[in-house]
Amino acid sequence: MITVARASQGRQRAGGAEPDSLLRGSHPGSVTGGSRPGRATPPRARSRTTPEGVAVASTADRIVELLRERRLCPGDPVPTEQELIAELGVARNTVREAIRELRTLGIVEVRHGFGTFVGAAALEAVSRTLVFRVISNPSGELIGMRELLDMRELIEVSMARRLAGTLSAERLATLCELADRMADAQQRVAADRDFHRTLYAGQPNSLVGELVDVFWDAYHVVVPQLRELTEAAFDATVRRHRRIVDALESGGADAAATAMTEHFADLHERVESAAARAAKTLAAERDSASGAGR
Amino acid sequence: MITVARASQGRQRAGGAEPDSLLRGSHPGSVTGGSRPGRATPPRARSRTTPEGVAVASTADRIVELLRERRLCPGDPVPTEQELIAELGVARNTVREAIRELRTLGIVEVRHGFGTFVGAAALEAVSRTLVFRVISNPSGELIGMRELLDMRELIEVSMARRLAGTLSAERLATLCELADRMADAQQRVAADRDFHRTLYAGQPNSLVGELVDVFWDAYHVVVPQLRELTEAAFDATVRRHRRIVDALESGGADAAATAMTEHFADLHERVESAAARAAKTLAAERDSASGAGR
DNA sequence: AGAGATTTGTACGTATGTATA
DNA sequence: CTATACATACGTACAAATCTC
Repeated sequence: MITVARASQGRQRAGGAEPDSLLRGSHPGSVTGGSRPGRATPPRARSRTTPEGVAVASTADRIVELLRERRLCPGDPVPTEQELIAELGVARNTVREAIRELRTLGIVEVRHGFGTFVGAAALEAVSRTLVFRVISNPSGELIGMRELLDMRELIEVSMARRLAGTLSAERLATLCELADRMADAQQRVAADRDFHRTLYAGQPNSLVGELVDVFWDAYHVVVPQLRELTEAAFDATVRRHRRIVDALESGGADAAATAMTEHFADLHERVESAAARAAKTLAAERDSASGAGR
Repeated sequence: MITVARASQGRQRAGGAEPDSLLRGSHPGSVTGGSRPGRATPPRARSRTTPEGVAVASTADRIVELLRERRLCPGDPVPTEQELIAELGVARNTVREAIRELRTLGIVEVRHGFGTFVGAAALEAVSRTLVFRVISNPSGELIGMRELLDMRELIEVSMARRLAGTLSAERLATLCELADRMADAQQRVAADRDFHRTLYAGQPNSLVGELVDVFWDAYHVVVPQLRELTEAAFDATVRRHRRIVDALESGGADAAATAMTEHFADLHERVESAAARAAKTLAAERDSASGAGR
C-alpha cells in the first residue's frame, strides 16, 4: 500500500559529480567536533556532527587516503573499526558502510573476527555489475548478451594478434589438450575457461587477463538462461579452438585474429539461433495456453 | 599502540568463492527465526538471529533477486528500507550495508530523502578500483600506469580497426575540431576526453564506450602524479589525433589501427620519459638533502 | 511558504559469532 | 580450553533531505 506512491517520477539521474573525489579525500568539513587523532576520546559528546550528509562517502575516501599516506600495500592490515572511528571521528555504522564500499571495490578485504586488509583491487566484482546490466535490460536480455560477447571478441581478437607466434611449446600443448577436453560435455565449460585463461596467463599486463575473466564470467552466468544451446555444434567448438592454437603457433597476427574472430562468430550464431528458438517456443506455449485455457 | 600487533601474517587471500552467488540468492539459512513476508511483525524477538555471519551479502543477493522477480528496470523505485526490513527479516543496518554494496556497483541509486531506484549498472565505479590498483602497487606506480595505457591501447586500436571508413562526415568534422582544440593548454584534457568519447559515441555496444571512459578516467586521475609531462610534445598530440581522423576517413582498417597505435606509442614514450625525469630529480633531491642536512 | 509525512543518513549502545594466540 | 581482539548484526533514536498539501 505504500509502494505505488512514488511511481510517478521518471528517473532523474543524479549525474556524475563524483569523478572528482576519486583520489583525494575532499572532505569539506573536517571542522566537525572534537575527535582528534591524538586524544583517545570515545566518540561521544557529538549530538550534532554530520557535516552535510555524505559522511560515508567522505569516510571511504579518507580511508583510501589513509592507506596511501601510510604506504600500505596489498596484504597489509587496515586499521580496525575502532581505530578508524577514533581517527576519523565518525560513528561505527559510518565506518562499516565505508568499509563495505571499499570491500565491494576490492580495495580492502575483510576477514571476520580477524581484521581488515588492503586488497589487490581485483576487477572481480565487475562481473556482478555486468550480469545485472544484462538481466535488467528492459529490451530483453539478448542484446546485453550480444554486448558481452562483442566485448569479449574485441579484447580477445586483439590479444590473439599480439600473441601470434609468441607462445612457448608447452603453452601450446596445454592449449591443445584443453581444446580436446571440450569434447566432453562434463568438462566443456571448465576447459573453455581454462583455455582462455592460460592463453593470457603469461601476460605482463595483469589487467588484460582479469578483464577477460570478468567478461567470461559474466557471459557464462547469463548464457545458461538460454536453455538448449545447439548441442550439435560442440565438435565445432573443439575445431575452432584448435584452429586458434594452430594460428597462434604458425600463423601471423592476421591469421590468429581471423581464427579468433571465427570462434566468436560461432558463439554469436549459437546465441542468436538459441534465442530465436527460445522466442519461438515461448510463442508456441503462449498460443497453446491461450487456446486451451479459455 | 595497537597497530603493530597483527602485522605478522602475510596475506592469506580468501580465494574466489563468490562467482557462484552472482545471480541467485544462495542464502543458505533462511530458517532463522520468524519474519515471514506475510506478517507485518516488527523485526523484534530475534536476539540470536545471525545465520552464520554473511547476512549482508545474502541480503544484497536477495535484493537483486527481488528486482529480477519484479522485473524492475533502471529508473524504477526499489522497495524502501522499511519494506526490505519487513520482507527480508533483517535489521536496518544490514539492509543499509547491502544497499551500500549495490549502490557501489551501480545496481541501485539512492537519493537522500526520496528513495532508492534501480540503477543502470554503469561501470563508472571501476575507475576507482583501477586508480587504487595503480597507487597501491608496491613496485611503484609506473607499472600500473603502463598497464592502464596498454589496456587503453588494446581496446582503442581494435575499435579503430572497426570504425575505419564508417564515420559520418559530421562526426569526422567534430573530431577534427576537437583535435585542433588540443593545441590550447586549457582545453587539452577536455578535448582529449571528448575526442575519444565521440569516437565511440554512435556505437550500438554501450559497453565499449563505457569501458574506454573508465580507463580514460583512471589514467587521467593517475597521470598528474607525473609532474611535468613533456610540454613540447603537444603539437604532436594534435598531429597524432588528426592522423587518426584521416585514417578513419580514407584509410583501411590497418591504417586506422596503425594511426591509433602510434598515438599510444607517443603516450607511452611521454610517460616513460617523465617517469625517468621524476626519478632523476627525486634522486637529486635525496642527494642534496642527505648532503646538506647532516 | 509553512507544516507534516515519508525516506534516507548518521550516531550510539549492546550482544554474539569467529578467528587467533 | 580459555582469553582476547575483531567483525557481524540488532535495535533505537535523531538528523537531514525531499515531497505533498
